Amino acid sequence: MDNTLSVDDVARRSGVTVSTLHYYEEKGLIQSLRTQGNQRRYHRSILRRVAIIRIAKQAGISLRLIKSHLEKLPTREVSPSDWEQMSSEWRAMLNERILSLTQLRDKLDSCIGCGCLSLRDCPLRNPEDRLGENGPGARLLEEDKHN
Amino acid sequence: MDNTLSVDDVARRSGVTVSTLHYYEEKGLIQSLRTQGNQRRYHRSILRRVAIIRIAKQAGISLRLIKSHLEKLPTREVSPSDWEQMSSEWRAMLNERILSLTQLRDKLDSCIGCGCLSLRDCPLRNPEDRLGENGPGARLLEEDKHN
DNA sequence: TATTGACCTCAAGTATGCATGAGGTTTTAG
DNA sequence: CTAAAACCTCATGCATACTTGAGGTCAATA
Repeated sequence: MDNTLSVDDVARRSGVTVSTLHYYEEKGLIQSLRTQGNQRRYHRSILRRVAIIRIAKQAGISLRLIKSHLEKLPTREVSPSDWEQMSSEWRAMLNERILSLTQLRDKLDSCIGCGCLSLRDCPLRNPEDRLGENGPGARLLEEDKHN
Repeated sequence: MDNTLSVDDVARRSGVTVSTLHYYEEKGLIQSLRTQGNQRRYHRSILRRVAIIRIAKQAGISLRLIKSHLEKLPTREVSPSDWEQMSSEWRAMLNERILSLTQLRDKLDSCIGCGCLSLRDCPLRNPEDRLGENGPGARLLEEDKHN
């Protein structure tokens, strides 16, 4: 009624669950106002914000990194130029990831059936360019450790 | 001396830690013989096996799936043709993943700066083709649920 | 033989990204 | 006004992939 959205509204319209919204808020990716009775109310701009978070997640970007990108923005409300900025950064990260996966694939190609796995100089066993070996779980794009 | 390897040997030569080897064994990806004193001893073929596990991990394949692939092999020792088989399957999975990331990137390209994020028909907000939204953590290649 | 380094097991911790449930309050519709 | 639906705050659980530590044993070397 008053132009704000409840958690449930946001959940339905953004396609995430209420618990996810709670989680994002706890992690500082989104914020809410509260009613007298302590219930969350959101500005409509939350929808774009959540959409952006989801897109970044699809690209494999961690919530930590998404958060730090969102924090660099001048305002809470994500403007088109903010979005342009972020999405092009993410595009670059995506590209890197695509590149390293492609390289791995090509190495697989050149090694399939060659038996060289047993040799020291197998490109697949080159420890120089290990991908995604940081921490638990299979990861895509990760923040640099300095954040 | 007796042509078998200790955990430490394997750890150093394969580039993983002892605890990782313990973990892999617990999860059934590798096996060991034991000395009288209950210490692990490995056949040299373990090195190739561990190398393969690592490569698959680089490709983003979960240990569960790697395990199930390894279990399909006729022998404990991975032959070149086994490797050929597995690596081409993984190649295909890698390709799929590369493809979906590429598609996402292209959508990003077409959406950067267009402001369409607020519209219902934005390709980036199309719920049909959400990637990597299964379960916790950012994931790469995942097993199908039937395994 | 004695000591040191390597091993062993098992439990618990770490990080990510939420889901679920308990126990209680607020809103809203009839 | 009252009942039901929606909310709230923790706490705990789940899955992945390991790491770390405690408490104790084994093996190789001086």
